[in-house]
Amino acid sequence: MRTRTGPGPRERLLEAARELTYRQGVGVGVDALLKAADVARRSLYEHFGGKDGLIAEVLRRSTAEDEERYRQVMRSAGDDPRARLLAVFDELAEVVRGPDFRGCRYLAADLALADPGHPAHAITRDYRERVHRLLEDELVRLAHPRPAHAADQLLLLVDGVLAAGATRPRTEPARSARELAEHVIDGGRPASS
Amino acid sequence: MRTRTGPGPRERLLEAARELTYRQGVGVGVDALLKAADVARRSLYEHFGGKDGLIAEVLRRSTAEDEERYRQVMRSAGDDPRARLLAVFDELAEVVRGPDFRGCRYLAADLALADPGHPAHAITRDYRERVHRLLEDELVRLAHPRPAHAADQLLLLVDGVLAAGATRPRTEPARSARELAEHVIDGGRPASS
DNA sequence: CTAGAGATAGAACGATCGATCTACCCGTTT
DNA sequence: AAACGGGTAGATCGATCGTTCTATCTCTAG
Repeated sequence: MRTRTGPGPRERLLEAARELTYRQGVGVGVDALLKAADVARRSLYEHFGGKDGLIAEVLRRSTAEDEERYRQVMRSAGDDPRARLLAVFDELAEVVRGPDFRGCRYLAADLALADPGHPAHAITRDYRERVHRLLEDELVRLAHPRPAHAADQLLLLVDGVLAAGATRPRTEPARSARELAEHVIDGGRPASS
Repeated sequence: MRTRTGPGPRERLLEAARELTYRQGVGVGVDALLKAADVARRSLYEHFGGKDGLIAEVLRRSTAEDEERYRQVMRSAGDDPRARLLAVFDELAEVVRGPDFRGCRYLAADLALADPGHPAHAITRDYRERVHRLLEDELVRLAHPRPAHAADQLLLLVDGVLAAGATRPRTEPARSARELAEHVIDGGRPASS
């Protein structure tokens, strides 16, 4: 009947790992994860095969959620591609302002996992490509002369916001980036509006 | 007489730690550091008090060297502040292109060291302030209307280059950032030249 | 009722962590 | 010659690492 009262061990583990790997980094110990999730040791290895598998699944889920959040933010911004792109930076401003913000978890994972063969790297790479496409699609709709290049620049601004937001929070990096994003979106020429 | 043939244990440790903490992250084991430096275990604790002390000293040295490198690059670029600022991004292009580039070691250290009281954080924070001043001074010389804010933006672009360079190396982030840097330097208006 | 799947608790594995310690070697300085 | 400081080598400490294991419990399906 599956009439469980709450989320099962798998979900509890994923949620605890999502939280702890962000706050403490992917170097968190297995014991801390098990304790936070209130889950038996064995369950971790049954469901994910090991710590690396759990980390990979956490990143997979998180990228899917973040991509969907980007889409939602752009959807809420209306039809104008310019407004939709700028809305991304408005959302970033709120993310960075958040009291629990500790930088980009994907960049942190990439920097922390020295082994280039770790499954986490493939996941973060795919995520960046998906976001790049998301941005590029809007730029194409804007008839931007160099949509791919402009998407690279916007992604660079996003990375800059997340990095500066973690290291120099008082400088309001999202606001700074938004100004530059306008310049990128307008293709170096003044806005049409 | 101090007629030693090569660098002593202290220097060897610092050099090995500089290399290994960059390639492997600050999570490298003490044993790996000692083996790479070919130094006795005791020497580490005599000179630096422990692993954290060694890491802090590595960062201290590295920030001093990097700041000096920024100054040198700007010095070589002549007297025009605009050219001096853009030279920074040309230098970044070469850094990112380097085969051993693995991202910004200071951001990596900040993200990896969850404890906000770790001495490394104070060192990286001071470094960013020094670089900010370096950039701001040039913008003041340019009579930029908002030198502090523009320096924030340039620093955001630098962070973006180092992040994107580590995660999307094929996109030539330094070139993308240089274009935006020109826009920042020119204060939103076209270049005077 | 019973067999089996899923979860829990916890011992235990070998490996590694950072740190402390003893013992010895060597060059310098009294 | 003797004392000493800096360096090396290596054992050892308790703690923690990720992983595997046995044993028990609790459901649910047949």
